[in-house]
Amino acid sequence: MLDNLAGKITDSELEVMKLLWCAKDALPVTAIREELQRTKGWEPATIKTLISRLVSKGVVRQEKRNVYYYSPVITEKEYSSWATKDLITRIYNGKARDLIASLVNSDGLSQDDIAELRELFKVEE
Amino acid sequence: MLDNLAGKITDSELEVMKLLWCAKDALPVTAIREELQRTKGWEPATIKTLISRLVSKGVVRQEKRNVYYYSPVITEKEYSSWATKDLITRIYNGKARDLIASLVNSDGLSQDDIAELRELFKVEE
DNA sequence: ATTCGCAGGCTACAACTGTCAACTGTATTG
DNA sequence: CAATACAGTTGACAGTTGTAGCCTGCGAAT
Repeated sequence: MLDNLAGKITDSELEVMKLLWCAKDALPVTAIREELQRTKGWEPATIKTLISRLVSKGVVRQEKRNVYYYSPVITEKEYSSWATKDLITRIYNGKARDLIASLVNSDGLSQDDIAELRELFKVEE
Repeated sequence: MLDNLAGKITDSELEVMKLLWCAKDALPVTAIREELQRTKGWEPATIKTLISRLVSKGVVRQEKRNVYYYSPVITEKEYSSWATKDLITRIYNGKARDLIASLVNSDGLSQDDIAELRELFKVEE
């Protein structure tokens, strides 16, 4: 269900998704515009384009009220786990453990991270 | 040193890089072409374009012999660790452990993987 | 009711990507 | 030496991405 959709979210579009993911309910353009104009310095037109593209791609749903309200079709977790899997496929020959190994031996993780992960693996199973 | 370069390697270009990374020495176009024509079904022209672009981007070096020989400027490890860091920045708000947590709770890892990782963390430090 | 602001839809446009063809010069081969 | 083959260079062309303007109609404010 994600294979066709999520792969297509670009960097700029992702900023819009992040905002929608934060919001608990659907948002009108006004709200999206205000936030992204401030944080990203984008023109209203740019923001409208990004939203339209996300709707075309099927990852954002629009709900007609007085004005359209937008909400994400896929969750942030779905997306990030898809993106991670995609990285593993493309770069680590499908081997997830190679990704982690790479993180471990390249300053990708702080000591804190490592400690926390050790916990994580202890709890698991 | 990577920030400027590596980010720009596209999917198609990556296939060329993978080949160069596998080879122990620099390769002439002939060798690259043979392999990618067979495995990817690309036309010679396509392959030549990809190589040129990689050279322009500075991630592949050409060495003049009778004919140019090509070799990677960045190592596979450098690239993959950059790409991973990039993913973490863009999607996991810079928190590496969130990436791993996501992998752990989403079928990203097989039981084998988990076992192996547990080993990895035991050995570390 | 007239005006004003803006949501939505359409258009634009340069840079980047995925694919590839045509030309040009040099090296190999008969 | 003439013909062939192909590396290297340049151009091409459609689709995607980043960024943004214009126009039209509706709803809010005067």
